[in-house]
Amino acid sequence: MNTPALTTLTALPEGKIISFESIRVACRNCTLMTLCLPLGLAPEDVERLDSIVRRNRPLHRGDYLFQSGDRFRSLFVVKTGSVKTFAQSPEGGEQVLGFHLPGEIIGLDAIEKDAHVCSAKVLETSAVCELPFGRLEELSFTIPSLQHQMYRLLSKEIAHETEMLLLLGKKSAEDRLATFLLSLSQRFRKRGLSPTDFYLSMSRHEIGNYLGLAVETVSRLFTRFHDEGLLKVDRKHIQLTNLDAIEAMVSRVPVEECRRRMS
Amino acid sequence: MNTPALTTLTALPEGKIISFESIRVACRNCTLMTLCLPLGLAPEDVERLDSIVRRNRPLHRGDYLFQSGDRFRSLFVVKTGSVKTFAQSPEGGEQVLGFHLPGEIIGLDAIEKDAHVCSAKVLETSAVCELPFGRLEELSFTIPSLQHQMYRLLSKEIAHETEMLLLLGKKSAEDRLATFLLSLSQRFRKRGLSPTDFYLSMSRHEIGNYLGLAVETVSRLFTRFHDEGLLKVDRKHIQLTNLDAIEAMVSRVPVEECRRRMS
DNA sequence: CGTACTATTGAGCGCTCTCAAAACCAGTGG
DNA sequence: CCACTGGTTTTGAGAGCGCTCAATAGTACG
Repeated sequence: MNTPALTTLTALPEGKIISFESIRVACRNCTLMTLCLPLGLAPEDVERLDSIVRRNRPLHRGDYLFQSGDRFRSLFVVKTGSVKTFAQSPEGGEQVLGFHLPGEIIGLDAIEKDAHVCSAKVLETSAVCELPFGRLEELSFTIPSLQHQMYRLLSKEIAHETEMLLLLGKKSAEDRLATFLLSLSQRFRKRGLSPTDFYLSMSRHEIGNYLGLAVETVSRLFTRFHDEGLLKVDRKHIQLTNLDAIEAMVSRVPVEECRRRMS
Repeated sequence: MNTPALTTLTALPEGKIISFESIRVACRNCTLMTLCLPLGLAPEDVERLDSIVRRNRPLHRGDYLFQSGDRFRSLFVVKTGSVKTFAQSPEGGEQVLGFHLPGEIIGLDAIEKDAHVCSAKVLETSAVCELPFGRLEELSFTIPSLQHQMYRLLSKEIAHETEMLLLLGKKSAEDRLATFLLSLSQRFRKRGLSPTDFYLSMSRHEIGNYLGLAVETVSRLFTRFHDEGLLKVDRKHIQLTNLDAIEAMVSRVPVEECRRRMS
């Protein structure tokens, strides 16, 4: 059975009223279940998993899902909208750790210490589901395939961070922004949205912070990409007019390191 | 009951013969069990966990634990020596993802795809235990606290990568090397080894690759740190003579971002 | 004792940051 | 309607950090 296509996601101007029905439906389509369904999770088990999900009322720009140091109780799944996670240094400096789009899970890094090690802030009017981790753990102890999916989920997060590590360690500013845009594009596509036409819910400053670049550099790169015909940009509205070129830019291997060998 | 102190670890000149007895003993002290013991894993469960651990014969410099693309079968725990993990681009370029010391687990990023997404190469004569993941999963389905520890282990890895992300995104070359040295120092201390006097099993090239720096920069930084009295360095032998200064360097917040605020 | 590799050191350049200012936008109140 | 204010984004000019290129020194190994 196909889940109904989601109708309201990030790519919408703010202020749109999100119906509770659409949230309820969307909740059934969360990452966890998407992973479980094709892998032999029995329908009744899906029900059990579904039953522990809490649907919270819509959150608004600036609301916190949790803050660093909070006791860890639940994982969160973005249903519509977008959320950023970030670490704070005592002096008030921020490091953006990620932008989370519909279907993505937040809070996996809090399990070990049983406390949140970063904060999560809503970027635009968003719907978020809560998965009480204690109950999820109990459930995963009853359902083998759920346990397996949990392992996979955590593992996937590790592999993903590894890619980011590579990005920040090796790539140029240009490559970083291209990778960022491509990542957004692919994630939108996965959720049935346009991979070439979307709105950014985060500021240039936040993008720069995330990518380890200065705001000015991000701005200049948008301008350059625009001039090179890679995309059209109007404030937060982005249209990728040459996706292939962006993909080529990302997959291109930096020239260095090609000659040298390592022991 | 205390586990016997490990006698042979990385900080030893190569060529030393590692007795099988010491490996067997060391194996009981693996991260997983260290995590489980204080948290109420019953002795008989420890036995069961211990029973699935495979002790392989010592590996030598250049040996692979696995290569990118290999079918995922087992996690690996370094018992003595050290292992590096790295991703390979088709053209032969490498990105070092981590250096793994005794007690540390390798392969967590392979669960999702059921295939290894990076390669693991032994840096010096090392002993490594193998944890067949299928059996571990079965066992964790029987032992609730083991399942919980597995979740914690995976979560910890995510939190750790997050820190690396911050390192590569925000910090200067100087900070990166200082953080690297401090990390090694703390990990050695945790295993009962000198936190201020150790040997590096990896080359400058590999350090640079890991930290996103050129070899030359790493070399220059070692020289500078030496001149500033932070450490003594003789080839691969490092003595941290001013650990406090290094810690101060790492915890120091970059000046930028202190004035500006983010929305 | 050469050969190959690793590490160090120096010189110069380029990318990205910093600093500074202007343009643009949204909301508020006169 | 417009001025005012606080914010974000853009654009420009200059400087510095870390990279590249290149040469030398030191080390391991056959």
